[in-house]
Amino acid sequence: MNAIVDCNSFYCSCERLFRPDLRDKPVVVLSNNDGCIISRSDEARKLGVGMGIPYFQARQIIEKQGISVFSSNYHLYGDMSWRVMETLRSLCQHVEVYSIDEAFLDLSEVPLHQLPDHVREIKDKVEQWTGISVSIGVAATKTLAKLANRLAKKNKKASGCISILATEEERRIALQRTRVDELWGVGRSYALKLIDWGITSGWELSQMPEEWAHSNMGGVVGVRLIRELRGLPARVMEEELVNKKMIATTRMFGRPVSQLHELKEAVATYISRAAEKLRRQQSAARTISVFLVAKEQDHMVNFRRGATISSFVNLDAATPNTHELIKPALELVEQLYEKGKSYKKAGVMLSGLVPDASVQGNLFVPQAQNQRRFLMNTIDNINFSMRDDSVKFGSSGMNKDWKMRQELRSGRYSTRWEDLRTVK
DNA sequence: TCTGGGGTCCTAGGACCC
DNA sequence: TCTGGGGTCCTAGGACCC
Repeated sequence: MNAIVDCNSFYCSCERLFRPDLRDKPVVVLSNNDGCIISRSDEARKLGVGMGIPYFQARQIIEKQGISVFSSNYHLYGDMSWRVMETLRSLCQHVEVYSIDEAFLDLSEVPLHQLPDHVREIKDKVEQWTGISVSIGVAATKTLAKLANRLAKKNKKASGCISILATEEERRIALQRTRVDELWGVGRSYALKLIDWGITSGWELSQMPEEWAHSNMGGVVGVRLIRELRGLPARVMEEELVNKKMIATTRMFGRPVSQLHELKEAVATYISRAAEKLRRQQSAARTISVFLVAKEQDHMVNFRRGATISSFVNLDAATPNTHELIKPALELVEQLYEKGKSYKKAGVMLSGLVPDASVQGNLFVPQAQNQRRFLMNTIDNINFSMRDDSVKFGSSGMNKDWKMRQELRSGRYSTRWEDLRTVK
């Protein structure tokens, strides 16, 4: 059996941990740039705050109802996530960290009759040791476990935030009660197609032939989905950490940006950030892509599909060094930039990643860059142990006037000494 | 006025090779 | 009018996830 452990309203729960006065009170957390609502407590949901909606649209109801609002504080969430995952690892041998607030567990060694007690114990321990409450869904496959978890969350009181689909009967009833658009692996566009074809429940989808899924739902992806719904595992546990194949850093600007030098500052800053991620996994990158998103005149139409222009360059040899990445990236900015236009977003992507240790030599590139590697490590260590960006490259700018808004961020309670909470 | 950021996998189709 | 067959590699784009 597979279990999925999912932290309840994770970001809100993290904020509340350090603000006990907000327990049982409505809370929401905003995305970067204070743009959208990306986490909301049950109380906020009951007051009618939608998930994923723009902050400015929810603002009225938020102010009227006195809902507490936080900008996102990823230092805090990342650290709390780590604590939750370490707790799970101490309770279960096979853990796959799936996202910042979710993990799959392999419980196949637990006898069926012991499952309810076992799962309850996991839930209680996590809450006791980290202060974060979780929901747990258990079933024969990952997809069904996600479904079980969904059902557990739907009615927390009755389920105690735990749902186990152990028998065929339970699987069938659960699938019959679930609409296709609520299934893990069915997004908007497949949901529309399925409903068009008259397939509305998870149960109906699970009855479709695999060949049909192959030709109508993205080939092997659809086949796997159907198998999983039938209780045949098609998604295995992936426990070991795998290196990223692509690393991106992209941000909206706090205000429209039209000056070339500001765009360059932003891109240099993003490259620095991406290169840190690159070195953390001991990789080097050979391909750099840069993209700019222009601020559209008519922001009502398709704001997400704003005119994006992008370009990329392949280096002669892969590198993990910030300055070697910044220079070509800035040349790309110059190519892409159009005078007079204003931009709302920029981003960089590093790909063609290879292990740093085995970077292929190239006759035409000077070797002996060990000193630079050492310098990069030093800078990373300083930035990690002190405030962000204590040491940085001049090209990333000093003022950063264009930086995203984050007006309502809480303290970094668990990762910064100076933000440590005091208890009377 | 104000709409996030970062990933993965898969397929189709073109270029190229023998 | 006729116009092989098969394989690999790469890229763009679609779909999905949290």
